[in-house]
Amino acid sequence: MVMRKGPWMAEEDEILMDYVKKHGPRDWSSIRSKGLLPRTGKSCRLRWVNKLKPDLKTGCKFSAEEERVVIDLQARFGNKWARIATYLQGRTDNDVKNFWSTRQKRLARILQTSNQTKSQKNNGKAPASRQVTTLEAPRPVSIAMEQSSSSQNQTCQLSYLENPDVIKMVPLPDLMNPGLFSLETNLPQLEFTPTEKPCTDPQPHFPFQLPHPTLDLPLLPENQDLVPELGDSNLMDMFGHQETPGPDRGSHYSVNLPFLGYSDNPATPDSFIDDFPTDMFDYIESLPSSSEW
DNA sequence: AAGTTCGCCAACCGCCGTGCC
DNA sequence: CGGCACGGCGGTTGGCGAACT
Repeated sequence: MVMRKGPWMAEEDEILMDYVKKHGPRDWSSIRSKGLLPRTGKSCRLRWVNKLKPDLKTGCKFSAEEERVVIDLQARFGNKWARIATYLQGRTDNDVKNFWSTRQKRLARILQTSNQTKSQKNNGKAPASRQVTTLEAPRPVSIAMEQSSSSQNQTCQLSYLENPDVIKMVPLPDLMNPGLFSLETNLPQLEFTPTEKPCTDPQPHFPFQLPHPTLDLPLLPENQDLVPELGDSNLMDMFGHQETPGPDRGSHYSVNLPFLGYSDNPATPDSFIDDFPTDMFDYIESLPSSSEW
């Protein structure tokens, strides 16, 4: 039998669905060996997992909450898409991967654009990599946007992965100020109220509610199994767990830079970036080096 | 209106771990 | 114990439609 590749046809899907109904999602290679489909077992499994499995949120963009979860868990687990996907009902590892990939591309494009703009202003004297270096925040932070009609008046919620109880409200233009990343414990604690982007296919449903804008789980590899899995009865207790930050704990986190951060704008999450004032990046180069902070 | 860019998505590829013989 | 098949996973690519120029 000649192996077929490429897009799946409706008839193939039907056969695959029928097979899974009868035999369950296993023994993928026998689909080929029995002559049911001219597809590899791998291909059949992938098709089932990514498209045919029930309860998948197909054709539904990531909600703000889902974005937040992905960002936080990616900072914790790295590119463990399958693991991250277990925290997002109806999402596959491929979904998460694609979401992240698009996000990274967007960031790269934004940085490149800002570099080009800056280089032109400085007659090409500024090194292209400098802004990226400057933007390496000393603390792991998560940014959430407040919706506002004017980008000038927009504010952000800035929280710290190491201490999610501390939340700063920051005017958007100040977002590039590295001083923001210092953790001042005497700041007032603000209540976090997550916004939910409507999604009808199906309704958004998470295996857990986040007690904080950022998950604060122990990051040490030996503690990673403490991360709650679906259906864990101690879910909330475990998420309530906090570990006292060590002196160099920050280096274990990935940094969610402001423009990596998601937007709470339920209509257009990407507008966070798109709404930046065009001269916003100019401020970056005037920042002192990290050793001066 | 045509060309280009971008975002999204589906699917393939290669690597690795595991279980079986 | 080594080879093999298989499944799982992460990285990558290519197609397509929408938005933009």
